[in-house]
Amino acid sequence: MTTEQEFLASYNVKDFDQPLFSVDSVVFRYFESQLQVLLVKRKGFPFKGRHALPGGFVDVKNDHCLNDVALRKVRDKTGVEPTYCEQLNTHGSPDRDPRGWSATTIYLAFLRPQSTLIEDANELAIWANVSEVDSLDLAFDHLSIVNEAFKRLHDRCSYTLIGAALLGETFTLSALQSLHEHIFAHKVEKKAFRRRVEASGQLIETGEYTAGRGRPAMIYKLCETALEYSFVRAMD
Amino acid sequence: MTTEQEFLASYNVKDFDQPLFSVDSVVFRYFESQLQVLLVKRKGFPFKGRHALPGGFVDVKNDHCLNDVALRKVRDKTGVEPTYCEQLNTHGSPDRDPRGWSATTIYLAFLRPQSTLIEDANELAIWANVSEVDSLDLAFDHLSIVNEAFKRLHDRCSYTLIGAALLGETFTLSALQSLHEHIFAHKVEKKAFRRRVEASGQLIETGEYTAGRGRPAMIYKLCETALEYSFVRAMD
DNA sequence: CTTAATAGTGGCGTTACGACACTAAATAAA
DNA sequence: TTTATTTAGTGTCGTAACGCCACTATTAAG
Repeated sequence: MTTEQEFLASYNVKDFDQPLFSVDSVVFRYFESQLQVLLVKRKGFPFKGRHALPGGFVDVKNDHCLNDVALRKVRDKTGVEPTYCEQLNTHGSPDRDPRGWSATTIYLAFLRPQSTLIEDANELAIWANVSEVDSLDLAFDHLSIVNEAFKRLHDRCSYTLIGAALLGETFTLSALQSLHEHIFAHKVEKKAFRRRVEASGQLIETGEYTAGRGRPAMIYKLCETALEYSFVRAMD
Repeated sequence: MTTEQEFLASYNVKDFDQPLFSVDSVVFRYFESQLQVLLVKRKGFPFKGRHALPGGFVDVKNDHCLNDVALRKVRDKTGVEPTYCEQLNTHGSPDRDPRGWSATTIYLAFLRPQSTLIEDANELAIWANVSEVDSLDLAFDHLSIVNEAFKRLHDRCSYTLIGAALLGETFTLSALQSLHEHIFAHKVEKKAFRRRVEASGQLIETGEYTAGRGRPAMIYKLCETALEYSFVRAMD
């Protein structure tokens, strides 16, 4: 074997023991003051009938990157693109899947509050309150993965504005503050929060106001660069 | 097929098209005022003879997690455990490896300045200056991965003390400051740097002092929790 | 017209950083 | 033996951004 051509011609992936490799997503939405996570009820083995994160194997014919795999699966369940998506990490071990050594790359993604699920999907998809996933007996190591994803969300919210991607396209500062209070599990000081957000320069006043009980609130939207913005100092 | 046992008994990973999966590491050391990265000269195809990151495939018989894979490979080249190790991210695409769709999980690891390489390893290992890797024509997408790893190092150094894991077990504040200046590619204000490090409470005076030209410097070491510490505010 | 609810501001004290001049302690040179 | 040079380390003032909390503003409900 002297040339790379010869090597590649005779190379067969299946001559070697390789782990299973999948891509799964932790998709959050913030609906009616609850942080929820997208789960699917598994139709096949292993863990048949148990709830799990949406995800699956790479389609080596069509997927061009790991992001593609994650988005394809989320699109299958919801019909829409996430408002935010980042790679979280990758877990591998011989025990996490009964089929053998397996590795899975996890994505963290957000959908808007009013996102609905596609009814006729193969697997039944549900929104579960994050506060209640512990009691759902998730498949694989998906419970600890949801917890890691929440921790990442918490961390990111303390020095970025990505939490806003969990709100509607437009939102009020009070709504953004409430979201942060929910994620941090404690109150945030109003003036300090507004000063900080204002100083970032990442929010645009729409000129519209809310109506209803109490003083109308200015409605804002994110500017283009908002999801890449980092504060120099962390909250929380 | 009605039970999970039956399913697993008849399941064969090789019945499906799976990507190749590997684990590679970007291992840095800070030697003689140069940040260097560990590379190996590839002995086999593909990219035979080119330089690449140390890494390889999961040993499904012996590895218990992805960390194990990364550390095993680094140990093969250096004989020692890194002073710091974290998972960076995972890249996958149909193009990055001529053998087919492949995914690789990248680890970021540090070794001490005086770390040596094991001579009789299968593949020749070298330390390359990070400032010069561009000219080395690295295999796969490893050049962009080295750049990502450096960016992560840069980011982490701006709000943690992990840079200290690139120094000897003991070090002076001036040495730590110089390291940061090298990574940030600009001067750091001495007083501000010392105040910050001092306030973290993560450094311990050894009571020893350096000798040589100029005033002797206090020698410090990291406390146990130092590598997990995060500053509330970022530098740089 | 008053009250409750929600939105938004003023202002003071504190923390941590930037800048920069200063002191301290060693060796090297005169 | 004195002076210069080098490196380590401190004092202090100004500033940016946060914590805190009292205050004003604007709406709907009673």
